[in-house]
Amino acid sequence: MMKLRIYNTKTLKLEEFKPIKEKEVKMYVCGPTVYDNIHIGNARPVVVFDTLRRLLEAIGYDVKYVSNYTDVDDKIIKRAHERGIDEFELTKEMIAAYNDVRTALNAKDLYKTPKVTETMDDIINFIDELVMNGNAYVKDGDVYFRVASIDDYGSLSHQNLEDLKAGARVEENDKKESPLDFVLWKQTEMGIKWPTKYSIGRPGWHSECVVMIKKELGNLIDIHAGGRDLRFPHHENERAQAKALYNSDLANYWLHNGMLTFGGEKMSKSLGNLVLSKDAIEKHGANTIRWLLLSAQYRDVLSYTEDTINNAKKELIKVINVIKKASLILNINDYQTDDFDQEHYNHFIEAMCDDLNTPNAYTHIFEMVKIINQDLRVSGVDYQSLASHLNALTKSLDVLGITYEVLNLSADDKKLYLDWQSAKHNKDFDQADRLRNILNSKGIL
RNA sequence: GGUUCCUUAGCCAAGUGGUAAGGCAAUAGACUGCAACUCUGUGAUCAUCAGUUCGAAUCUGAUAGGAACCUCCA
Repeated sequence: MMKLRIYNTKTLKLEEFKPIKEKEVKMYVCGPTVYDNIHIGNARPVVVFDTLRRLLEAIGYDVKYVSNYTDVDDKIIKRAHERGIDEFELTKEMIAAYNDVRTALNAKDLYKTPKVTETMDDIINFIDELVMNGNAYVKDGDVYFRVASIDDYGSLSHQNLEDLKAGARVEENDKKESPLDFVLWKQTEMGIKWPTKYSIGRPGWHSECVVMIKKELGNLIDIHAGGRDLRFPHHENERAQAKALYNSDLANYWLHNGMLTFGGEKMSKSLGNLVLSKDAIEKHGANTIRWLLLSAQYRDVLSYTEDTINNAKKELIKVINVIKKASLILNINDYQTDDFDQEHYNHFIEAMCDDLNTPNAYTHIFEMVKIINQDLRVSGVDYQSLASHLNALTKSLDVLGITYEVLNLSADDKKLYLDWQSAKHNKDFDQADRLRNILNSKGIL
């Protein structure tokens, strides 16, 4: 099995990936709060971590990938109220919209997709345990996590308590023992709510993920991933709870994708500088968006501009073209094989295994593209060589989740193609152009 | 103010101590009935300054510029 090296935010180092259980990887990625359509920035973790999953599978792991839907949140209540619809109606609509985007982007199906509303009993029990353990306290119907109850708060996001306190805003009427403490349960009047011994209310945001991870995957998983902006406080707080209750880091590897910028700033709903995923997909094609989102190393900032989109578009066309041309020639000559060029495929996988170095992986894709084009230029085409290079290319694209079309011509189509060739040969250019138009319209050329 | 990270050719982007991958654009050729595609060649000393070293884009320090986060929330 090829060795994978990944950058662990917990240690700030590149590490060799070692799963808890041989051949199996348990991973969890924080999912969306389903109150609105997701923008392209939100689509980055979808694509990046789906690609990681594909890579893990390609090198022989069985992957259990869980991602949640946060369907309880103030924003949901607010939005539902604004639109005059039920909260469930809103979240149902947005979950469907989110999955449409996932599907379009060719993200593979998830192992489990828990919802907060369906995990509430576990969340409440979890909070109870924290209170009983002394890791949380009740104040006027709210429950807070007692950060001081664990000894290494801040170790995931690499901040010390003093600095955090210095940066913390002091709120008026603060009920918290320490400004670092965070809400686990919040009393509320508005919107969907649940009764507990503390109050009628809703859970805080940071508990749900820990509980869902525990429920679906266990106390300790291999990979926990999400956007870089989740590192603190969300992931720090998740880890704090796991540490408190079962002395676990929650995950062995913490991965964070870089932000997507638009106009020089992080694309975000609050700034309003956003492009919805569905709109971008409609305009540029899902394949282009996926290619673009993988064109930079996942930890780096990626800027979404006219130039980067066009660049992605052109690169992709080049790749798609060569697959079409090669599969056409193989079709016409009835050549088929499952052999693939191991060497180039391995180069590709090696780049991917280097902390998902997709830019380098792209280099190997272009190398394969060039070789295939060279294969096609010679007068006596070596079909064996062509086919094995083509198979290595398509196998690599499968890992990236890039879709392509391998031609499978009917007898009529083959005849059409051969007729076009002979028309050209006979210098009957009117006929040749006519046939070429037909072949073009059928998507064969 | 604190933490983490970034700064490489017009643009995107590799590189983690030994004399700068790849793609786009540009340009010169080749292939071609035309068009598209394609192939070949051509470009940077790595934000600035100082240091460590036989040797640095790569290590250290400082400076400049930029990003994310710093607790009710993606």
